[in-house]
Amino acid sequence: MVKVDRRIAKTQEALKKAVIELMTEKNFDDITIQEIADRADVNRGTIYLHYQDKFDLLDRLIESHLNEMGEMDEWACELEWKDALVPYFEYFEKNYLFFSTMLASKGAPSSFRTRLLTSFMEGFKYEIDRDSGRNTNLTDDVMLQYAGTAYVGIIEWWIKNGMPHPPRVMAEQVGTLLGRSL
Amino acid sequence: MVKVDRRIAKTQEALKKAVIELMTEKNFDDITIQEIADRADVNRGTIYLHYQDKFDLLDRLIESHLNEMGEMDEWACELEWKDALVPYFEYFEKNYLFFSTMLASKGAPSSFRTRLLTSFMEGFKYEIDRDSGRNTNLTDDVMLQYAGTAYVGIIEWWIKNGMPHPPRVMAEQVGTLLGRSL
DNA sequence: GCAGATGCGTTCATCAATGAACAGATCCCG
DNA sequence: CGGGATCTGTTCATTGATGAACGCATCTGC
Repeated sequence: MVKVDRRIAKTQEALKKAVIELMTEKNFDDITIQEIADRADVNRGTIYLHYQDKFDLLDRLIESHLNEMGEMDEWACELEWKDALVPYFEYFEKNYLFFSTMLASKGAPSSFRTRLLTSFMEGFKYEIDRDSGRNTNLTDDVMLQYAGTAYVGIIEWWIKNGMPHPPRVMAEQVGTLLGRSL
Repeated sequence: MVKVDRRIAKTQEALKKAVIELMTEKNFDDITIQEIADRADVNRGTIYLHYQDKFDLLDRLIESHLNEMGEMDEWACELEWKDALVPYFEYFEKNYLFFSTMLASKGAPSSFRTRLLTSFMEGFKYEIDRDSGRNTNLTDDVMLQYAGTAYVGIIEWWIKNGMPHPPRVMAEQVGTLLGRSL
C-alpha cells in the first residue's frame, strides 16, 4: 500500500463527498463540473488532474466502495456468517448517504445495483457449502443469483426504510438466511 | 477584502478546528505541535508557514473570532438592541465548542475572558445614551464595566449550561437589560 | 438565424503543501 | 549523571492546487 500524498487524498475525498451531496439534490446528469468544484471547494481544473469527467468520478467513487468492501471480505472470510456481516452493515450505515443515493437515483447509475450484485456474487462464490452434500441438487449459478439478489434486496429495503434495525441485528438475521442459501 | 488562496483558508481552518478539538481533550500546554498537525491532517512544517508557534495559533484563533464579532457590530449598530443581539447569540451557538472550551479552560488562555470583556466594552462605548439625561449621574467607565461583565457573565452561564434558551429569547432578554444599563 | 450565455476540457506560470532531514532543547528513566 | 526519546523550529527539492485564460461546443431566447 503506497501512501498517497495527503493533498490528493483530501481533494479526492472532497470531490466524492460533493458528488454524493449533489446527487441527493438533483439528477446526476444535471450536475455540472463547476458545481462539483464549488461544493468541494476545489478549483475546477483540479478535477481533471484526477478524473476524466464527472462520469469517471462517479465510477471511481463506486469502485472505491466496492474495493473497500472487498477488503472486508478478506478479514471476514474465516468468521461465522453472522459475525462476518456485522462490519458490512456498519459500513452501509456509515455510508448511508452514498448507498441511499445510489440505490434511489433512477438515472444512468442504476447500473450500481448490478455492480453491487456482481460484487456480492463474486464474494459468495467461495462460501458455498460443497462438502455436506445438502447442495448436491443445486447449481452454483442458481444459489449465487438467489443469495445475491436477496442480499441486495434486503440492503435496499434496510437503507430506504431508514435502517429500522441496528447493524448487529441485521447481520444476525441476514447471516442466518444466507447460511441456509449457500 | 482581498480573497485569500483557498488552500490557505483550508489549512488554517483545519488547524483552528484541530486546536479547539484538542483543547476539549487536554490542557492547552500539553498539546503538541505534532498532535495539532495530525488532527488537522497537515504536515507539521505547514503550521510554521502560518503561525509562529501554538500560542500564536491560539492567539490568532481568538483574534479571528473577535474580529468576526466586530464585523457584526457594523451591521447591527443601527438596529434595536434585541434585534441586534440575535446574530450574536446565533454566533455563540454556532461556535459553541470554541466558546465553551475557551471559557472553561483554566490554563493560560484564561485571558480570553478579559479579551472578550474588553472587546464588548469597546463596542458598547458608542451605545451609551447621552441624550435623554437619565445617565447624567453615571460615568462611562462604570456603565461600561457593569454592562460588559454582565454580558460576558450571561454568555458564560448560557454556554456552560447547555444553552437552555434559544438565541432569540436570549437576545430579547439580554437586549432589554443592556438597554437599561447604557 | 444569430448573439449571448453557459459549460467543457486544456494550458501555464505561480504559489502552497509536502515529507524528509537536520540540529538544538527538554524530558525522563535507569 | 548520562543517554535515549521526544518535541521543536528550520531548510529544501518536489509535487499538487490554483486561478486565469483560451478555444470550442451546446443551449436559449430574441
